[in-house]
Amino acid sequence: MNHSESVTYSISELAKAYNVTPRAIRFYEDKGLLNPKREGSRRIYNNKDRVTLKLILRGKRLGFSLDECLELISMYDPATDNRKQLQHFLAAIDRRQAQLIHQLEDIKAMQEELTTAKARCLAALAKQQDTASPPPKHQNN
Amino acid sequence: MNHSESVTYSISELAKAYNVTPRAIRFYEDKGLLNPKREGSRRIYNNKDRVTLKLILRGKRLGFSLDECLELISMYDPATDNRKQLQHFLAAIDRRQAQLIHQLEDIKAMQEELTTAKARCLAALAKQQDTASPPPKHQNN
DNA sequence: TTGCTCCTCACGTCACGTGAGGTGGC
DNA sequence: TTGCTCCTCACGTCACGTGAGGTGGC
Repeated sequence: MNHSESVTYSISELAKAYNVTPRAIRFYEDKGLLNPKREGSRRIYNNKDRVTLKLILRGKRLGFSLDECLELISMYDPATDNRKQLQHFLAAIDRRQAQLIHQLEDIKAMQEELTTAKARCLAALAKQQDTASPPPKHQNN
Repeated sequence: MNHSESVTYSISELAKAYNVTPRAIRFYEDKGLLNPKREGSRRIYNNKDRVTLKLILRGKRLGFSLDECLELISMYDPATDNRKQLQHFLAAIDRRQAQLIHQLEDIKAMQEELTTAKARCLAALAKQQDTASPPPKHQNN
């Protein structure tokens, strides 16, 4: 019943698939987050390794450190169940959600300021138009 | 007409107000983002410095490097107008917005997985209940 | 032999954290 | 004198980037 048991990946295949560098993947291994098999010196990644990398990257996007990602990944291991880790994780999620709210507010504020900054910029450019180097004939935006 | 000209802040006042460390503020100065006046060796920040710090922190939350924050801040200077910087800035905003969308998807995915992970965890705890140390009498959640 | 992918050091970078030791005014 | 806030080095940390030099199979 082990259908996709034999699916393997090289480090560069994985790197391309998830848009990270091989160096980053090796770094995660150094920190104990990944443990691929070897074929000589070459690293061979299976499907479980791939999912682990996915979780690492998701954790990073969520603002976790690699150490925190390690805890997070162990939570996906059915053998593990740890109340402390769960509490820690829940708290981290809450913090991150608060951060996201703040970031969204920042984006909004910047977009408004961007609009006026752009207008000022275009106005200034219009005044300089005559003395400057040849302007583009049609400028859409 | 210079109403709030004389409003000044110490480094720790500014640090507390924006929830950063004095060390971070000194670091921004090192990198040329801030230039407070001095009173002997003490740094004296005025209202413009405060706004600059605010912009630095906003830029950081938006995922810009300190070098990029420097460009960004110069855009708020009425003396500056630079088409290249504006283009750069608009592109950066676009990239960041795409990142935010990804982050929000991550948050959603994690929340769902969290729910099931929590259920598994609670189930496992229930099985261990008898052999473990005394459990809390009422556990809401 | 050339070209490709992979490997292991090992130093560099970015944004600070963290003492270590010293100064200045209530 | 003690206590507080401030200061300047300067080394440490985290998550990699970036060559430098070498191996292995089509």
